[in-house]
Amino acid sequence: MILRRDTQEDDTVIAMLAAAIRRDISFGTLLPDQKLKLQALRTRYGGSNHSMRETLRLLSAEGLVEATTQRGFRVASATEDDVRDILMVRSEIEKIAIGLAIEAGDVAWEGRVIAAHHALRKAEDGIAQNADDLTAMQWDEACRAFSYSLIDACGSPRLIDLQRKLYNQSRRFRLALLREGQLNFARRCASQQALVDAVLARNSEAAITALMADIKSELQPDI
Amino acid sequence: MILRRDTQEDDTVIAMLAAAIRRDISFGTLLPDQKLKLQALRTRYGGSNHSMRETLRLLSAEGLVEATTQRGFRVASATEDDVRDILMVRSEIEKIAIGLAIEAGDVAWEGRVIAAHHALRKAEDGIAQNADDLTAMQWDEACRAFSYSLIDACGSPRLIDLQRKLYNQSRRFRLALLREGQLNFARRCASQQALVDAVLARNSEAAITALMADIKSELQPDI
DNA sequence: AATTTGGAAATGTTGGGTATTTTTGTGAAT
DNA sequence: ATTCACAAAAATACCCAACATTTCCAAATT
Repeated sequence: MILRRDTQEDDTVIAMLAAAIRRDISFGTLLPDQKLKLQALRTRYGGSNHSMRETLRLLSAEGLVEATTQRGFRVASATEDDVRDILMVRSEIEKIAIGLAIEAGDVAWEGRVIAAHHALRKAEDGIAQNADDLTAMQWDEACRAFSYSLIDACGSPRLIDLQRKLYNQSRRFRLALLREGQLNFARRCASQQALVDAVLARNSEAAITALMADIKSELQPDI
Repeated sequence: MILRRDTQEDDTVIAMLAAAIRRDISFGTLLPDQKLKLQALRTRYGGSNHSMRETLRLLSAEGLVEATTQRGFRVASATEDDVRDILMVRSEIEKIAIGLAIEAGDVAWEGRVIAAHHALRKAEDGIAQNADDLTAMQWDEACRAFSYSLIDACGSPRLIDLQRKLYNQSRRFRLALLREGQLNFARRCASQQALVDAVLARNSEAAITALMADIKSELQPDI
């Protein structure tokens, strides 16, 4: 009998490297505008010259790192303009996608939204008690899963792909606010509840309003 | 005195490779779902194993080729669903961008739009007479420049980037319609004129209507 | 029908060579 | 003494070639 690896989470080397660097950029281990020297990255994350370049090329296409010819790669900058731009585009994409999902989604989709929301509430309870790195990562993952579930049923693979990329770009800012304790959980909880209610009521307008409130809570710390 | 190279068009190898493959996919030399074997690509376009992989990784992020783990790359498929999806997302992106451009654009922007429209009209006159490859490429470039000029002043680098990628994905279909003689130039000309008029009148609503008509002419051959 | 097997192709590594950027160092001029 | 220009040098990115490993596919065998 032959046993095959059943984990299958990260198949290729560059997928692993990309995941690691993506995480470190999001959590602030790699700072904005920081120069990404290939040699240093290789000693830190492993992989060959080749694999690392391909990984950075991939992340560059995702918007997390910037590539300039003959001058290598560096972490994407994060000025206030960048934050506004990213969240603006992400807002518009999610508006469209959630409208389509509300039209096309079935009962199973409603179930996925409810489940993801439940998990998110649990994770926020957890992070309220102790905010170590592990719970922060779990909370981050719950946020991602909830956000993804909302547009899961929109039926457009390209909208989903765009949402994923823009979400990854905006992760940094949300996690930075978390570290600074500037995140208004009460407001987020309310808008997320309103979001779920609007989805279940199939009310596009209310869903978009709640979505805007939710995203805006990642931009402005208060009021 | 030191002279530096002033051309600087395509510096790196992978930029040149990407441009060549992009063009060949758009013009149908490389067909949808066609398997892209590294060896064959290298003998055809040059470059090393390494550079070719990095190029395909880049194009994969642009949506022109699809990458599957352990099974290499292939040209992105082009089913009817894909066409609809791409044009739908592109429509939504351009709607948002042109709205912002009409708000933020200055007189210089109006000038760029008029200039690009003028060049497009000239190019369409040229392609009406003889449709060899060179005039087709010039027409294609004029279309791109016009489309780009419309959202030039939107002020969002990410929206511009998305538009560029989606436009590149939809180029194939427009050029395929051109080859089949299914492109309704009269209708396109009318919608483009309406687009310019709406821009000059700063009428967002009319601009979006005209934009939808223009994009729809790339989807349905007639009616 | 299920398994073995062999080749094709993708993936990954190592090493080396070239060109460009960036830094460092030196000397002259203010 | 400080500053500026310019050149040497180190660092780094970019590219290529050859090799090893893994995986996939399909024909051949049992």
